[in-house]
Amino acid sequence: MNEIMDLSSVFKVLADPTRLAIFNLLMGGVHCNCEIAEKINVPMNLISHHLKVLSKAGLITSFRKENDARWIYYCADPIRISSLRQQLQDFLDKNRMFEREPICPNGKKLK
Amino acid sequence: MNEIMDLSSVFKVLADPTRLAIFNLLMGGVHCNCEIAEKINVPMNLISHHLKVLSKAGLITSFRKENDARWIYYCADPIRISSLRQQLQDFLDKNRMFEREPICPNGKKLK
DNA sequence: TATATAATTCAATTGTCATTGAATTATATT
DNA sequence: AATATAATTCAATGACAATTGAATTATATA
Repeated sequence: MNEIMDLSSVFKVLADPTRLAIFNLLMGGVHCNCEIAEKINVPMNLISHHLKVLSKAGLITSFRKENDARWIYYCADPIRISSLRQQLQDFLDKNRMFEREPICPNGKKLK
Repeated sequence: MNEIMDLSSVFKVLADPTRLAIFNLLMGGVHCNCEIAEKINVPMNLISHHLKVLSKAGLITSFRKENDARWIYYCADPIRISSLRQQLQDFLDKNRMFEREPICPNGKKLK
């Protein structure tokens, strides 16, 4: 029940094309904001916004560069990703799909 | 590239809580509009709307009842579902996540 | 034909959210 | 201290989409 609501909010986060493109980059490894900006041609402030949304959803993590703390590095959170992956596996499992005789609640009135 | 856009539109379709609840019911087997309405307490015209969106996305199919064609039965499309399931598996595959030295495109300017 | 049921379509409203441009913060270098 | 860079925050705008209520369509029965 509630898990479905969780899923819907994850779907919502990944539903935006720009945000999904960013997340996809981060699935491929660590990136800073401006490298993302160069790759997908989107202004940095907008990327910042999407990174925040992804962070709040727990899909990505961030840390500042050791040498030079002006850079902030982002990457997908492996633990969260694999948990989400399993959730989706279960949600779309064929074994959930039963042969079922549909029952219309108002059907009794007829016949 | 384009596959990601496809994914984002599927996410969009499943991002709405009401719609996801409907889809979840249909994953469990065939339902008519009014049985859905009874189970999730949502007006039928709204359910109709969401069913249409799910249909256009190819996630569900529909057919009229044999005996009484006033009823329209809906269910999740097994082929599409398993294909989507595989797509998500690949998208969230841990093996995609590389150890990677981030390269800031403007980093050359410094040092 | 007239009535009832299941479902859809239509028009209007409302709220959410991506996007934009400007300003601000944090860190580093000279 | 002054300047430059990376990134974020803020305020405003615009567009899309969920929801609602009323009207309409499709099918069945008497």
